[in-house]
Amino acid sequence: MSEGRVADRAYAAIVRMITDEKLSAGDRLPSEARLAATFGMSRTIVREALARLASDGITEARLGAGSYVKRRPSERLGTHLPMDEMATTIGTYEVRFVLEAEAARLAALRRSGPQLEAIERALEQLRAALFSHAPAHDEDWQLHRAIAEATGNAAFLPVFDHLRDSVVHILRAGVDISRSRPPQVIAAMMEEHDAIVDAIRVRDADGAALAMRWHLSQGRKRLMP
Amino acid sequence: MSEGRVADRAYAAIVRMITDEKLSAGDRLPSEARLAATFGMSRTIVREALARLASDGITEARLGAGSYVKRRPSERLGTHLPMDEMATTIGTYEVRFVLEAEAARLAALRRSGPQLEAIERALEQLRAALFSHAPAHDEDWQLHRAIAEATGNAAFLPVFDHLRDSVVHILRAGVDISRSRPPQVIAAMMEEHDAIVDAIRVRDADGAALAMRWHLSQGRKRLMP
DNA sequence: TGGTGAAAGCTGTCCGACCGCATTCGCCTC
DNA sequence: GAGGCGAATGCGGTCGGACAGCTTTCACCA
Repeated sequence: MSEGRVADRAYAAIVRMITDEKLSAGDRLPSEARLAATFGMSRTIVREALARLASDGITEARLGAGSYVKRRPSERLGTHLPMDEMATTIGTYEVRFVLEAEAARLAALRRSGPQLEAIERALEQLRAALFSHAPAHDEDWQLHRAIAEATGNAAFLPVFDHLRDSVVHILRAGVDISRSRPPQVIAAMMEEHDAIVDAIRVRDADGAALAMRWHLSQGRKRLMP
Repeated sequence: MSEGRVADRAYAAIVRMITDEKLSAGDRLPSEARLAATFGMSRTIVREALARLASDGITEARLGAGSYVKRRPSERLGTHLPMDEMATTIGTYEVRFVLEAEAARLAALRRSGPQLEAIERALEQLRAALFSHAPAHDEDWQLHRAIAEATGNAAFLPVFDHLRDSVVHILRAGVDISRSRPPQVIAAMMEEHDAIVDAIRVRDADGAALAMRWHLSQGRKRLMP
């Protein structure tokens, strides 16, 4: 049937259950055993999916009590949502907008041959991960970092690494949620990356900056429709 | 004994195993069953820990082959490497150009009354320090940081603080060099700051960004004529 | 009616088993 | 002796069951 790991289907199924059945933050999910019976898979797999959901901040497991919805995946702008985290996410994007656009611009101007190869290698690894249903947020990050590295400006990297922890869990949630959407969403995400790398390859500085800005704006839209 | 979940202990134990036994990227980890036996816990828990390791980009599971080290934890956990080279320190200007210009732009758009007061207070402290014989680089930094704070975007501050060590280096050198020059150089530096704060005061976003870029370009010229 | 304790349900953890895939190694062929 | 092939072995992925400890529920008792 569906490709990919069973846990991915479980993750997507639970996300769909939350959105379709209009569960709100604080609502209780069916027990792991019941979910497993409903989906026709083992409790082991349901537990793995719930662990990732919890890691993405969408659900929360309470020992002896059950799993609860912490935040709706699609309604990230809900009123009961901690504005704190929302502001942090938006704020991270503002920083990334100026920082990564400039990095892409400089990378287009200065990238060496080996640096371009590293970027294209990271691009292909991201493509493979995205289409193989493997976790892809790390590959995503590695591509962005390879671009920062190609600026030839060592000052970019520490700043990027410093942003990593805030960004990666956003990327993970973004990729996971996109997985539960039509496949063209994944394809679109990949085309955005292709456009950035294409511009860097032909040394189109303004094009690279624009493609990066576009990619980030689309990413923010995917996360917060 | 150790508090917390068993999987946390497994995660830490595997990280310790990678660092202590000096495993490099590409090296193979013991099988899940062997790890479970070594740590005295079930394979289930080891699998949960490995799943999180893989999600963090540290290990990679290859079906039928085993788990492999993808990237050493220290490369990610060690926050950053010290930027020793003067060349890389100069590179911070490129980062500051985009980052501080954007911060000034956002500050002009969003600053609250109290935030403007804080900026003007920092400005006056910088003026007093500059025209005395006291070191002024810290006051300089405090002004730039107050502007970042006025963006209302909490994501700017950690990035700024991270850059601080490299920046105060530059500021100190810049101020010291300027001191050995005619007093109008000091006055010019002060006027640049005034222009930035003026633009923020009247909510002139583009003007604030331009003034900040100008200030930074002049600063770089002062440092590297 | 109000409080209490037992029961039911849940997650966290552990175990043993099976399947399909990768690698390895010995055997066979030339 | 060299090279190619297939079986054996080891491994991760998945499954079902089991038990401990914690929470919630609710019927029973005072």
